[in-house]
Amino acid sequence: MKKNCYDILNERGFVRQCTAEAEVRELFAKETVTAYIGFDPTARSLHAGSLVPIMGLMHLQREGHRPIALVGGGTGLIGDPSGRTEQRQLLTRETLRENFNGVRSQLGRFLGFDEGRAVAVDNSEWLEPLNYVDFLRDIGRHFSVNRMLSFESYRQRMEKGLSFLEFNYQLCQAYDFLVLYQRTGCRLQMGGDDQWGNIVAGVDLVRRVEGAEVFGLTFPLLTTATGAKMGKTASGAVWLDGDLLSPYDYYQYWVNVDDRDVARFLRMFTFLPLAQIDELSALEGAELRHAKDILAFEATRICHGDEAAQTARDGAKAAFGGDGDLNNMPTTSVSRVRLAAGIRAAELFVETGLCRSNGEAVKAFRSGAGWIGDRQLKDHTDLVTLSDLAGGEFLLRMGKKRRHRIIVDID
RNA sequence: GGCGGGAUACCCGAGAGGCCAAAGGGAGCAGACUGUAAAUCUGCCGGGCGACGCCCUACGGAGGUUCGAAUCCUUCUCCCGCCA
Repeated sequence: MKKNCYDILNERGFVRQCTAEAEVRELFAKETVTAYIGFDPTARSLHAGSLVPIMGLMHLQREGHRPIALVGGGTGLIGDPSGRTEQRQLLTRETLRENFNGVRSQLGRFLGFDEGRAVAVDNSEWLEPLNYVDFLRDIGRHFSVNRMLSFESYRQRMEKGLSFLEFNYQLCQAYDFLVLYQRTGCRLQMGGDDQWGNIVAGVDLVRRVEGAEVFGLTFPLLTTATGAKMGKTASGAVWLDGDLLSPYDYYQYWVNVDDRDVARFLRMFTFLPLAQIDELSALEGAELRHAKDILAFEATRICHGDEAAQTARDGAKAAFGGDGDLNNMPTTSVSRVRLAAGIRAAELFVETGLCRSNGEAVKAFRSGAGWIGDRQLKDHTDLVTLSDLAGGEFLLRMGKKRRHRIIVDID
């Protein structure tokens, strides 16, 4: 017998809160469920923080249900105050347009909109034409301000101030649910736990307007074992867009996760069977690195495809383990002439992206983080020359984790 | 509407005219130890620069006083108390 989709989500750690657990299970058991999650087009690309909802939708799709990814072009004009202590910076329509396109096509890589198995919608389609007075009379009358203010998401903002604009965000999101219910029969909204208030508001609205029962489910807000938010590193967000963050670096992000996060991440960010995950998670000490390798490979595969994942893994092996193909690790070529003249080390580190600026290189070298092959750099003016070459190339190392290969152009 | 308190870097939070790019903690980065992990100890920690110095930007916003302002004054915005 087929496993219930709710149970799958639950055992993989996706369920934080659910408006009606038993009913949702029943729903999944008896019909093809249309469910939606909203994504904010606040940037051109999503980052690892959005992976939880994305995986949530993918699970639904794999079980034969129909996911809707709502990219909030309309609500993006307002800005969700949930979990924020400051007002969000308002985005222009043009920016939102660009971001929408980026996010949409990105989600398509995970969900495959072209096959009609999943749908992407933009709520500006129905939010923008709204008539204010009509909206207040039809939708606004169902909302109790007293109740809204009691929500945790608003309470935080009661201290710093909350504009009327933002206060309306919840109405818009609730209205989204109503529209999707009416148009597509969408019965379930999912989202991060910070969305609980907005989701419940939607569930209420559909009941009041349509007398229908719809459901809400939230995912836990993931933090790493050290308490940091998912998807952030020193060099910025862990983008899902390969142009913003290469598959190699994406792979590295997962290889470097904390031991304590491995089991949880395997469950949430791969589709491996739980039995296999249990085996991998049982590994101890250095052996656990094997589990991280699989985590990184699977995660990269889901995001960037099979081929890119293979290449990234191979490049990582070349850079750290030895037996991979050096051509698959990040490589930059410099001309022989330039090298003969001597290149300042800092310059080379900046050029390869190992350091963001000269100043960063100075600090890094001072603390002993910079290496060329086996030579430790002391000063940013240290020169890199032909004598550093070994077989026409050499390796730059920035700390323990970042490596970059330099090859020489013959001409 | 009145009175009082407050806003400091990624976050928390000291500083009350020059010694302030601003104590301390957290986060982050790096070194040592390891396993590309954690914990621990140590260093760095606004940004830029051919760099023991120089140049930008910053103590809520805008002005002012002063040789000199995160610090004093005026005003605006927003928070928090108390009174109406």
